[in-house]
Amino acid sequence: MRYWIVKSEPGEYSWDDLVKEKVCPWVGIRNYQARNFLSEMKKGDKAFFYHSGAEKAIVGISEVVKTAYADATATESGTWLCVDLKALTKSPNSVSLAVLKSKPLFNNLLLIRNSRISVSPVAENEAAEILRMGGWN
DNA sequence: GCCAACGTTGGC
DNA sequence: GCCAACGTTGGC
Repeated sequence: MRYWIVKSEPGEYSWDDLVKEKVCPWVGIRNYQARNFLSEMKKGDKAFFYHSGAEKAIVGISEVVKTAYADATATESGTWLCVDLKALTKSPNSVSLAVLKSKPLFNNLLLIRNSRISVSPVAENEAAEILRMGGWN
């Protein structure tokens, strides 16, 4: 089981929206690197939910409930992928980007190295620390 | 509002 | 195939 971070502008689609819908096709990824990560996701993988923009924090955790399939919102069929995400729990304490940046452990986190990537992997030890700081333990 | 980083496009 | 120009994203 792997961990990921998915990013969304809360004005576009927020954690609360995912909670409301329970399960959501994570569509609209139009970046090849991100698409490759989508294709690597397995059922049961966990995805931290990050709000970009004003908040800049991890606000919840979701689970991959369906592996990558064709993104129906793409105009060119078959080119882009999406997965289905299910809301699990809101983070008891949101984990801000500033805090992540302040810890050397996260120096290699793709979210930090490339702030524009909308889907990115998280290493085991990084995930453990995020879970701890988020108050999930 | 600005700008850095990145991706894409198009001329050559 | 290279690279300049441009557009977009997202942090500050």
